[in-house]
This record gives sequence, structure tokens and C-alpha cells, in this order.
Amino acid sequence: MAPRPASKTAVPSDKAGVICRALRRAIIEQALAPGAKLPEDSLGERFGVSRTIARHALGQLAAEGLVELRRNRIAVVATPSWQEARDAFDIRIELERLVVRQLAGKLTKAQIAELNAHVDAEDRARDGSDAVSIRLATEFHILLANMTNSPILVRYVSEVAYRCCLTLSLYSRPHSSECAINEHRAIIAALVKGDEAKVMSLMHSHLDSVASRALVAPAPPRGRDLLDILAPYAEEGESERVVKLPKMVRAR
Amino acid sequence: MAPRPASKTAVPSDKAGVICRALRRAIIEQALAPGAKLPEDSLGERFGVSRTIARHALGQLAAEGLVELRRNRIAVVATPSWQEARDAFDIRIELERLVVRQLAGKLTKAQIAELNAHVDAEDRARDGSDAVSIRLATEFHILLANMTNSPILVRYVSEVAYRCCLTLSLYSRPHSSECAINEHRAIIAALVKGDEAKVMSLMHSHLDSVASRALVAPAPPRGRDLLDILAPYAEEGESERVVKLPKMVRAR
DNA sequence: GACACTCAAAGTGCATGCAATTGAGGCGCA
DNA sequence: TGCGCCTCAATTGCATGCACTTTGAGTGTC
Repeated sequence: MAPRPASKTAVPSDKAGVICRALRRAIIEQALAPGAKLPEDSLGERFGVSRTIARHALGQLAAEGLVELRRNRIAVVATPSWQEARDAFDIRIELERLVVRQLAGKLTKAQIAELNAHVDAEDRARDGSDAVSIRLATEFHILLANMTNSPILVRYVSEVAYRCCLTLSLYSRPHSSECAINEHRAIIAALVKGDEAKVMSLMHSHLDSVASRALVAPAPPRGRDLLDILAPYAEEGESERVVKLPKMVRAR
Repeated sequence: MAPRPASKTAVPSDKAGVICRALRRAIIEQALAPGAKLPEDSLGERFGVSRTIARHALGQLAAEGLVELRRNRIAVVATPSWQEARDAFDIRIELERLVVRQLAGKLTKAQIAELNAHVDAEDRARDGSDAVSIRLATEFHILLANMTNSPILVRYVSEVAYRCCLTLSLYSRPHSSECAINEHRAIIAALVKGDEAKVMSLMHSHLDSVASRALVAPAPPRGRDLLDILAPYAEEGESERVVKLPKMVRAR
């Protein structure tokens, strides 16, 4: 396949993009835990812009599924359910198989070097915080997606990878990243060798093992609030926030 | 798999959502052709809201890839390249295989009836405009995705299906929808029967045939403007709008 | 007649202001 | 003490205003 022109950045404005990236990173590094509040004016003040821009950034992140926007309420970092996490991983597996299928045997020397450098960085970060390790592992996959030069694929893989990253912070036991790094190296090797079937199965089992290590139990382990725990007992899902614990049915 | 609670609407505000849906529909029905201008204040005036809201809606649609936002310039309906269209279809195939895999043999009677009713509607619309046929065909796939009750999957399938719909208006020869309708019926039948392998291959070949009927030629066939046609001849892609026809290099 | 330059009109980028909604603490009452 | 109501600060929803950028039509020059 002929090399395509590099994708132009899809970022619409500018300042909002900065805030987006900052928040995204804070979220996936767990500096902002799921459920954390994100008031528009605090954000605006922190980044030196008006609420308008902060609001715009929150809208973007909501579209990506990283924050939840509820009408007239403070935006919060998303708290995906266990099932949503499972779904995200399922989608991610398919998308990333597509990535490596397109890439097998087509990497340039420079790209191979870039990938190896990234895994080396993952290696060096192994002693640091788990959060950084997780972020780097995620970014390895995004780096791969970028090499397809397919803007749509990049966007979807990035989004779903960030979502998965977010769920890791909710449902994962303390992360041991060593094996993931080895698997990354194996994927690079298979890509270079050009063995399409091999690399697809490697990627599949890699993500599958990450998912199964991460999504250990369907029960919400921590950081969930009462309403979420009680949700399965609610009568009808559509009313959203029916119970209040001792008394209830505060219908309106 | 146990039935999950219905997905809550991800629409952040409200009025912006209305505009989004209206524009989305206008775009996929080709009332708004690729390249059509979408000035914020015209939009706001048309829908009785301020520019702020119109802008927000445009931001959403840009995130979905249906409109293009360029700094300080009027937003336009997106004009995907042929390669992007190809990529979108590739992704779509994988995602929809996921959909039918989850659905095979698990449809309720009500869902089966709903699907059949939709295909009947497609049938009735066969004499109408091509645009409506295409929209209905697209909505069949979104209807399927909805039945997975996986909000993430629904969102991605919807987005990518709309994008494909948009490319159809750019690259497709006049659409004959009859075969698509039959294929939809076959997919329903296989889903009901619960034959997972069969339904996945049906969906694959269905989308593949749509894609190959649609993406007939890599050359932009119609409705493109001079600049796009000349784009392959430009020296460096990053400068964006270098030529002006007789004289050029209006660098700034 | 074609090119270059100028300038006003149109449009976006962003901040701010006002109204409406929320939810949390305080107060009264049993 | 416990429960419910009420009020008010905090926060969002949205419109508007000002500054800056782009556009393209008109004008002058060769």
C-alpha cells in the first residue's frame, strides 16, 4: 500500500485541546479518580481560560466517554460499569487486531526504532508509579495505531484504549506490568517478521490477558457510591436516581 | 447473558442535541452535500438558539467526523477522502461482526418483530428517493447495534455507519437498494437461527459488497472542487491550500 | 486584460453577564 | 433524636458583546 499523507490534527480550536489533553492524562494516570468533580469555573481558572472553553473541553471528553455530563450538575470523571468495561475491551480487541493486520510486515526502520524506544521507556518506568506504567502501556498501543495513518482508526483505538485505562483504575488489582512489556516486545517482533496470523493472535491474547487480569470481579470493588450499588435494585432504569436510601421515590 | 439496564442517553445538554440530530439527518440524506457551509449564526438563527449552542453542536458533529472545523473558517460538511472511506468500511465490518456475534440466537420475539418491521419499511421506501433508502439501510444496522445494549458499541457503530453513509453520497454510483434489503432479511434469519458463524460471514459479505459497490473508483467522481482535485499534485500536504490555479504559492 | 493591493463585510474565538437549577446546611416540629 | 421543609450559595445553561481573522469585491497599475 502506498504511504498516505500524514493525518492532519482533528483538534478544532486550540485552548480547549490543551485542556482536553491535560485532563485526559490526569484521568488515565489516576490523578483524577472516577467520580472526581470537574466544575467548569475551577477548570477555567486553573487553565487561565473562561468557562466557555472549559465547557467545550468537557464536552469533548464526554464524547470520548471519559467524563460524564449531567444536566445542571457538575461534570465528573466517568465511572464505567463492569459490563461497559468488558464491552470496551471486546471492541478494543477487534480494533487492534485490525491495526496489527495492517501493519504486519510494513513497518519502516524508523517506526521499528520508535516502537522499541517506547518499550524501552516502559521498561525504565517499571520502578516508578503504576499509573505511569499503565499510561505508557496504553500509549504503546496508540503509537501502533498511529502508524496505520488511518485517522479514524487512530481515533477509535485511542478512545477505547483510554476508556480501558480508566476501567483499570477502577477494577484492577495492583498492576504488574512486566509481562505486558514482554508481550509488547513479542508483538513488535512478529510485526517486523510480517507474520500476520501470528501477530493478530498475539495481540488478541495480549489484550485478553490484560482484560482478564483487570476485570477480575463483576462486583464493584471500590469508590462506588451508594446509588450505583443500589442501581440493580431500582425498578426502571430510565428514571435515573430514584432511590435515596431511607425514604425514596422522590419522583418529580 | 443477563439483560442489562437500558443505556441512559449520553446527550449532554439538550438543544445542541436537537441540532446535532437534525444536521446529522440532513447530511446523511444528502440535503447537505459534502463541502456545504455551516455558519454558526445561520444555524443558530435557523434553530432559534444562540451561536454558542450551534457551535457546540458543530463540535459534536466534528468529533463524529461528519463536519470539518477549521480555525477561523466556516465549518463545512466533511468530505472524506477515498482512503478514509475505505478505512471507515474496514472498521465498520469488524464492529458489526461483533454486533451480530453478540446477538446470534439471543434476539427476543419483540426484537425480531422490530427488525422485520424496519426491513418492511425499507421495502416500502424502495420507490422513494435514494437518500431515504440509504438512511433506512444505515438505520437498520444501528438498530441492530442498539439491541446489544452496549452503549459503547452503539456509539461506534452509529458513528462509523454515518460516516460510511456520507461517503456513499460522494463516491457511490446511483444506489440500487434491493439486494441490500434481501441481505438484511438473510441476516435476520441467520440471527434468529442462532448460527453465529453464518451470520458473521453474512454481515461481512454484506458490508463488503456495499463497500465495493460504493467505493468504485479511487478518483473523486463528482462534487469535488478544484483544490481537492489538484491536491495530489501539490508538493507538501501540510500547507493546505497552496494553489490557486494560474499563479500560485500564495504563501503567507 | 491581468495582476496586486486595500478595505469593509462576514464570521469565528473567547469572555462575561444574567437567569435557572441544584443540593446542602439550618431551622422547626414531632 | 430524627425527619421534613426552606432558604441560599454554588454551579450550570445560554445569550450577547468585543476583538481578531478571513474573504472577496473593488480599485489602481502595468
